[in-house]
Amino acid sequence: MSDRLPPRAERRRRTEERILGAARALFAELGFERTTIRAVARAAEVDPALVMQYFGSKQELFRLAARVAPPPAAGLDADELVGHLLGTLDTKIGALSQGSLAMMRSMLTHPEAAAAAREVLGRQIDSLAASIPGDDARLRAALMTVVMLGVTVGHQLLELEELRTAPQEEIARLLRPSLRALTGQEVS
Amino acid sequence: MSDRLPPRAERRRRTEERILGAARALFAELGFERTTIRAVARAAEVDPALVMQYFGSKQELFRLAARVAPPPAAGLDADELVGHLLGTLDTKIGALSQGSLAMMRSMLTHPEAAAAAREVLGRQIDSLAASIPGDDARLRAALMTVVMLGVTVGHQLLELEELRTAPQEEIARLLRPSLRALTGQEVS
DNA sequence: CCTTTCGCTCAACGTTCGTTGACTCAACGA
DNA sequence: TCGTTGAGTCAACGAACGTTGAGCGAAAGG
Repeated sequence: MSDRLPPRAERRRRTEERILGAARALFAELGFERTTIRAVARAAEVDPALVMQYFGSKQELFRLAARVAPPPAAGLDADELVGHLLGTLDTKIGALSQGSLAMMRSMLTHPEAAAAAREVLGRQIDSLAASIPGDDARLRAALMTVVMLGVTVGHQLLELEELRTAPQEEIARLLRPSLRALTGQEVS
Repeated sequence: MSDRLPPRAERRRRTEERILGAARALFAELGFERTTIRAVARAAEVDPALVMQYFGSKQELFRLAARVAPPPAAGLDADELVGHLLGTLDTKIGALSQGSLAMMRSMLTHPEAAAAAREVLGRQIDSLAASIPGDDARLRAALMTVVMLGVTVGHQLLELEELRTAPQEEIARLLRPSLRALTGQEVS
């Protein structure tokens, strides 16, 4: 909260971060096409030309705003696997999860966002498949991944009432047997 | 294949249908924003102004192109329920499923498509919940619905390799226990 | 103190889009 | 046969967008 003017570099860094924050929020809410450079600039209280000067193009701004958290390494058993997947449900609304939302919001309509989504999901499939036995491990892993994708889309992006009003633990509880079934393990 | 000129009304009907078909295909592939009236007109071999004259606005054209099949009535037991859900996986690429794809493609970025998606999914949840016992029936039904949504999005829209190359029956076979678990039934 | 750097703004360009109104011409009805 | 209808085209408008280049004014540096 100090009002003393920061040095030049500091001021620049803050402005850049303000723009990036506004971009993340708008991309996450509206998607790539409906988000305009002008709206980002307005939200960041800055001239549109500055956004271009700092980030080069709308495409590049999106690329930076829609960066997504890399999935943690593999090597889990079925239980840890399911637990970890369900844990991704309640990630708090931080800059990173905001970036994920931005990517997911546009993944069906923006080619580059689609490619990024395929890469991220592909990595998650690889990671999960490594912990699943059998020759259909990759297909099972893919299904687990899209199941979580569906839940996230329905919850965070479509905001379906039934999912919004339900507590996270309840969703996790109901989902656990389904995910467990996809690992190929019998019910304990 | 008869080359004799159809009467006026017939000719008009055919042109309208050609435009609507082009619109369905483009909306399904590109989404609302990236699909232009001009591109639809070009695909239908028609002047852009004619599209407007027949359908009034891009919005209205989308509304007609993205019409979706109403879900069949309820009153099933858990087995029929799961079977029916899995049956929706292999719906052939007809005009109706093309319309569903158009709606789904835009549901994350186009407000009206999102509203339509919420309504369709809501109806499916209602329908499923009627066949599920317990007070968490609606939540279970919602989860079954978004699970299928995730599979469809991953398969038809993101075109994930693992799902594209797998035969439908294999996907259905692996998914069945997961959906069954969501009905609240024990494993038979 | 003077020059250079640089964060930032202003005004504009060129493109693309949805949409409109005037027009053409063949089919129709009396 | 002649006036009317209606399918379809043509040219254009106004708005919004991404993007650019020139310029301003305060901080930095010697």
